[in-house]
Amino acid sequence: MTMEPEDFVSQNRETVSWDINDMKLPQDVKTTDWFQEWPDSYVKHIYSSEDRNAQRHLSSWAMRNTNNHNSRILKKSCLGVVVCSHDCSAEQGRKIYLRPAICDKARQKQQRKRCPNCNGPLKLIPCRGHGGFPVTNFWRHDGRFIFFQSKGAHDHPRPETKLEAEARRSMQKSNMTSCSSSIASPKLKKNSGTKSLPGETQSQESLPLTWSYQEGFQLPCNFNGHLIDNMPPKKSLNNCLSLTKNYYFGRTPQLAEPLVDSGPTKFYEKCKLTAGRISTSGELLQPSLPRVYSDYGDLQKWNRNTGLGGPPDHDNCYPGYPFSLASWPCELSPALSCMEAGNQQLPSETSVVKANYHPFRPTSALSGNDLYEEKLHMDLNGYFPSARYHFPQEDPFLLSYTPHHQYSLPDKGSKWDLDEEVKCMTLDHDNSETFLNIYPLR
DNA sequence: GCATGCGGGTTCG
DNA sequence: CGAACCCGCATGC
Repeated sequence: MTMEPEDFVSQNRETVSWDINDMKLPQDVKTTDWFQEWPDSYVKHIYSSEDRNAQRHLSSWAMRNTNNHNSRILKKSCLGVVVCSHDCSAEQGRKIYLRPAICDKARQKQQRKRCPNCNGPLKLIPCRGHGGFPVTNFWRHDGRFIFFQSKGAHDHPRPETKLEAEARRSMQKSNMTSCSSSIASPKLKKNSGTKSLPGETQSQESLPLTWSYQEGFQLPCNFNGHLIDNMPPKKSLNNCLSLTKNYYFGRTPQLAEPLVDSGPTKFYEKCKLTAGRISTSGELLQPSLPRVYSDYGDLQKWNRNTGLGGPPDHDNCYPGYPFSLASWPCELSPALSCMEAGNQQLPSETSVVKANYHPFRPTSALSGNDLYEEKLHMDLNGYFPSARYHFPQEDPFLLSYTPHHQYSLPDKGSKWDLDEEVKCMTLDHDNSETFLNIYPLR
């Protein structure tokens, strides 16, 4: 299921034909893109105006609104990722990649909290992927489409998804009532000799299940020509892969095609869409392959520009830093993806997927079909380490997704049916593998 | 409480 | 003038 080179060319032609600042954006778009949860580098996408994720300008990167004094184009800039300043490693080299709070106040508060793994101080790695400034994303509603353009390549690991961060809060609340009397901080007992401070153990950032699991970054990536944008436009496949094991490809292949900023915008029609007016029929809900307009050459350029094989400044600070020249164009994460996890259209083709697709299949191309609607439902069902943590040695496709079986975790009510010991174990990532072995037997 | 969007204002190159 | 950023406000969940 790989795209022929000529397909790339034709898509590129279509894609590069516009810039977010253009007075007029193309309206003769034949095919829209699947929603991209982790847009990176200088990419553009055209989404259906009915794509809910696009309507909400979602991204799994922590993007904050940036005032560009242009009401027609929404601009957002990346906040980076919150890491442990001690660069601690959890089991199997897992690193702490928390999602920066979008709200300034909440972010300041967040940085005063402690690493959930070692109780060390947290620090924010700012995004400097766009000429030293944060990567910016631009959204513009125009006609039947939502145009997206990204400028800059993220020079930091992926944070938790929004869904994960929200799930953490939910877990925190549950945890406060369920485990507060029996455990101080399960994480600390093993990974750190430090004692948690009163009041800290209950903070959401101090909960153990908070890091984004990205050791999978370090894969040999030799499918640079067959990356994310070759994903067949099958919703069910996306869903299946997402929900089975979340493999993310951080980069798309790019054809060297310089972006040209066409200057200030003055004549844009604001086409604000109201979320909720969603039809489930129509061509727009059958998006095409995501389009890409630049090439891996840009990545090399990026590497030259930054002077690093990986992201600037972080290699030394973060030995576990997932981006290296060899591995950078792709990355894996089992982290529950924010947009994907909400998608309840569960596939029946799981076995087909297992048989026919490479396990390292990108999943960031998403259907825009109301993916985020059931987020909390999935939060609570999918947040346990047994579901979220991926162990690299296992074949992800040996575990097929079965909505209410193997990957169906206890719901909010039933999960607390576990006895106290098991309950606490689920809160201790060190035991997550044990729990993984236990839980499917239930 | 926090995410999100808007818009006034400031600073800098 | 554009870009980045700060801030307050409003809204919604």
